[in-house]
Amino acid sequence: MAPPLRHPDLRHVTLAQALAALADPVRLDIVRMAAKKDDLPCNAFLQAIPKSTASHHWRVLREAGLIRQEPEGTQKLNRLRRKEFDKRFPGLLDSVLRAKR
Amino acid sequence: MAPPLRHPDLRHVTLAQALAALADPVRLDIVRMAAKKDDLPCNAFLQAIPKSTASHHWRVLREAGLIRQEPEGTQKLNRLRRKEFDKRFPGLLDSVLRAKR
DNA sequence: TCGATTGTTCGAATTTATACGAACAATCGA
DNA sequence: TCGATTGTTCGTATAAATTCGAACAATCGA
Repeated sequence: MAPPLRHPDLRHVTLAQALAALADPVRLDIVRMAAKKDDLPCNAFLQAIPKSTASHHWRVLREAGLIRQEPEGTQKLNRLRRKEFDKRFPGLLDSVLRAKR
Repeated sequence: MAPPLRHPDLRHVTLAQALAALADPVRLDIVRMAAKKDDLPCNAFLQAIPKSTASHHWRVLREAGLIRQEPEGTQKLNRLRRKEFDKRFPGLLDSVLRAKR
């Protein structure tokens, strides 16, 4: 896990990219979980999807500036980049988290 | 233009579907225009995209419950379903329209 | 050092979205 | 009725997203 993780500056994330990252049922579930609980490992879902798929979705969220991944031993702990995302897209995450599916 | 247009009940539109409809630069432009001005015809864009493409994007927005299309002579006039959409997804459209690209 | 744990990367298959020309349909005005 | 206007539908081509197994990499504890 040598290469440093790329956490984009939110200024470089477009609205379309942010919406696309959120426009997936699996990723919505991840975001909802991450909103409830910090420091989720990437395998928080592995009863449902294979790990290569999970890894893909975490990456999409990371590249859209929605989550920050911090290495912690053999895992990576994930947390929403709430403040930064809210500053870039005010109200968006709130409305997504408030919406019923 | 005989077949009646399908305007879904917002209760049947999922969050993922709504987000996917919005997660496209062309459709974001359309939604922004429609938010500024009611009764846009479908060809409001035709300097930029061919009409079959425009028709496609209007349909995606319609099926996501974002716009209502009303036949008016040879054209179809489009308007945002603001109230209904806001009720189903409170704050979502506001945040999208407020965001800079 | 060995094995277990955690997650990434690669490659490929499948699915889905986008784009657009051509033909068609509906309406209106002359 | 004819032609112009407006938009849909169809077919197809291209691009992008999703999925997943297999192999690999990094860390930790025994």
